[in-house]
Amino acid sequence: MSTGNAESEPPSRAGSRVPSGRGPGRPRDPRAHGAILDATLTTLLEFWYPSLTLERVARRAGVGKATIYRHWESKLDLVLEAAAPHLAIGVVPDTGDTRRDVREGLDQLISTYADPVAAIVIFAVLAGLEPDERLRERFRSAYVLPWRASMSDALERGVARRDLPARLDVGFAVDMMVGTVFQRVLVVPEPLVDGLAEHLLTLLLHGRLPTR
Amino acid sequence: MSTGNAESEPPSRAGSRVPSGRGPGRPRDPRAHGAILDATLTTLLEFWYPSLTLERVARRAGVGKATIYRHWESKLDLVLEAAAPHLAIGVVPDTGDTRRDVREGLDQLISTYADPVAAIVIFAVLAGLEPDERLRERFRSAYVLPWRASMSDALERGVARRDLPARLDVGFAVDMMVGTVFQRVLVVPEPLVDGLAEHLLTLLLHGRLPTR
Amino acid sequence: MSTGNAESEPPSRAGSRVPSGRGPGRPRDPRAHGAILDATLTTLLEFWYPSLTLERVARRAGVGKATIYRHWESKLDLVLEAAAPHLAIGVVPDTGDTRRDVREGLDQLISTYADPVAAIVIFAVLAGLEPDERLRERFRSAYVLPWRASMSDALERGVARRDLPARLDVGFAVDMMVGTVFQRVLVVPEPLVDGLAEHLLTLLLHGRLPTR
Amino acid sequence: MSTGNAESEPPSRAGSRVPSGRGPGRPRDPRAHGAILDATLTTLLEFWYPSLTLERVARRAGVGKATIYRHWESKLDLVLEAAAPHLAIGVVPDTGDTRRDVREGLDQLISTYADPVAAIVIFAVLAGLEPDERLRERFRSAYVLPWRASMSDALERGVARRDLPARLDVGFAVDMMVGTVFQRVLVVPEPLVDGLAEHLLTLLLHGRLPTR
DNA sequence: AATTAACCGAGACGGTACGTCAGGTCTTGAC
DNA sequence: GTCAAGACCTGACGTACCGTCTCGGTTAATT
Repeated sequence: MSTGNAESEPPSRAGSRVPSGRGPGRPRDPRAHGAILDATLTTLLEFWYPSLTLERVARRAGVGKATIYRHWESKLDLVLEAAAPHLAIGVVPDTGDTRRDVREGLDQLISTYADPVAAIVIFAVLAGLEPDERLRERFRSAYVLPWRASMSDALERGVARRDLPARLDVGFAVDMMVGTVFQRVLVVPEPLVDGLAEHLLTLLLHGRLPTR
Repeated sequence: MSTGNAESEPPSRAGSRVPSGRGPGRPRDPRAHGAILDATLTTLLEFWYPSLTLERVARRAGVGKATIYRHWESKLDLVLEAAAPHLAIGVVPDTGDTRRDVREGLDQLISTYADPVAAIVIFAVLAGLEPDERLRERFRSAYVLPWRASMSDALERGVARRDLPARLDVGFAVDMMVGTVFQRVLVVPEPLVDGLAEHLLTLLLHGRLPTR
Repeated sequence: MSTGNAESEPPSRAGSRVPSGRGPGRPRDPRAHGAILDATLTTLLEFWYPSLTLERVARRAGVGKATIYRHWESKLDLVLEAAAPHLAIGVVPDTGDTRRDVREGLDQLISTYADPVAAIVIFAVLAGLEPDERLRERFRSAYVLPWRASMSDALERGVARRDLPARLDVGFAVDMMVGTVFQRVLVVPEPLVDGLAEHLLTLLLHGRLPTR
Repeated sequence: MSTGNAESEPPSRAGSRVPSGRGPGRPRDPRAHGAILDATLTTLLEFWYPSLTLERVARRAGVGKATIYRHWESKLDLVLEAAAPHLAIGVVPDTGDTRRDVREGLDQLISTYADPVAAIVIFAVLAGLEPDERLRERFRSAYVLPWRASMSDALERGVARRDLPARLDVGFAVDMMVGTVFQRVLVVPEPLVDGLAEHLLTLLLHGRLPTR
């Protein structure tokens, strides 16, 4: 049972309602917790976010609805935790080689966007499927900002090494790369990932757009 | 923007059910039709797409629910028609000046994305809020593809005039621009549109990323 | 009348869906159940059966529509339970005195028919207001047949005691009495109950029709 | 087309909305009128009264809904006219022979009650399926009262001829007969008409109940 | 013969009620 | 004191009819 990551997970715990100790009483059943997460994932893939109902998840997990509400505050909250392993993107490394670092970061980005679960969740968050702004903020700070910060750092290092233009608008460069990947992976009818990272690298480092 | 395609076809009518003659019978009441569209727009802005219910629209429009179902097949169908004026983006012009054409196209794109109604609808369509694939296809062919085609044409003309590299991968260039705009206008917490079009133009024409 | 069959079976429960134990889970809220029955009765008296809508009952009872559907399968089902106390007619007693037994039975019949709630429900059942034949059958077996059987028994005892003609067609006699009461109480514009039981008794026992 | 009785019909016309002359203008189309009545009858037999909708009748008759409302004021109004031939019961004759007159009257009553259309309409009227009291009154005065009056007359003649007891309570006798017939023909699960008229005659004339 | 008013079919209109479903909360008895 | 179960109220869903209305077209009596 359970998609696991019980030990690896700083971000996956982000959505849980403080399960910490308060006196006696029966502790939470970890089997229920895992079963709910599993059921959430499979249901998500099958029905997408808007048609995922907590009742169906409860039924599949063999769990009472109230148990879900006890563990998570909302549907998005639950989904974010269930999808956490698919959303975890890591950080851009620092090897001393600008091209290698950026290339690694772009590969992380592309493979994350290419994950069906991630795609479903990203759209759900962007589309404001839940009116709760705090959740969007949590999503940003857990998955978006760390990667952006480390990519920005990588670019700054590239500037320092003269691999990139002096005083480069790093934010623009990051948005350009992220936006292009988003567009080619998630928006066009069929994902176009062949050579994508390399094209972006060439554009970034040499200002050359790809040719046919 | 977007006095655009007034002559090519009436996209606002695209969602209506059988708008033309079927024998005798009382014709549609244009007052009801208009009231529903108005109520849809204001409700959309207030509640976003997922919380927009047809019942509330009917109440606001002072109209029976059945009338809405008589005019439109689904919620997305209705919303697409109501939002049509906000989504109409026109086409990239052909003035003989590459920079001017692309600049105009980017301005169209940015101002469309900056429209709150457009943003709500675009997310709703992208996020697959309705399982109906035909609607997504209708959206693409009505709003996305014509602009992309005309922007691609503009780039091809730029290639022919040697303003752009020979054998430029036009699709990539378009996705790069669209993706960057999407990212900066719709995804980051606060829209970043200052100089956006100009930055993209410089990158496209001269391979130079903006500086701080 | 009709403290009657308190011990034979609880007819008021006849219409309830699965009223008994199925594992854990929150039990039915008796306050909701009772409020719905009360609202049904008052609405029935005010609007008669065909204009009684479950939506209005729900509104009056301060209850969700779904709760009604959870407790009863149909409108008639609900009405039958709400009206049960007004329909309960008891059985014809066995005192050893034919005249007294039949007289008691007729009084039961007349006062039941004279109850406005009973009248409304009886007509609803007879008129086939619900296409469900099983409900009509339930009504018959709960209220009609027991009384008829006990009245038939009383007449048989009267035959045995020579108070009534040998080989009397008991079914005919019962239908004659029931039909006459039905006609005089429910069909004519103003109920005509004065002397009704006595007239029927005289006709039954002595073959004499009443005079003016 | 049309169940006819266009010429015989005092009562059938009772429900029509004064079609009389006011200036020029097209007169009512008798084909539409007849088609509606036909569709009403077949629909009535198939769906019973409560499930008979004017929309279905209009569809079957190939007629606009408004045409029905132009001709009749209400559903019961329409049904009463469509069913008129099945409800027409005639009057008890005056042959000088009490037994023969009453027998004829009972036969009329029994065969009317045995008509499925009549049964459906009678129940609809009795059950108060329409809150309009005037319609019930119209039904009474058109079908019920004339027959009752003529039957009462026949009984009075029987009293005068000493075939019946002096000062007989004629109203009671009529209700007894009508009620018994109603009960045996319309209420019991299977109609019991064998010997019914004869049994009632024997009871009326000789005070003897039937035997097995 | 032209006019004209009421007819006709069709069906849109604002409503009410239907029976179902899911949301989020609350309650019970078992563990 | 958490668990599964499930009842509770709320409110939206999409459909069916209601009774009224408005069309364009037809038809017969009145001019």
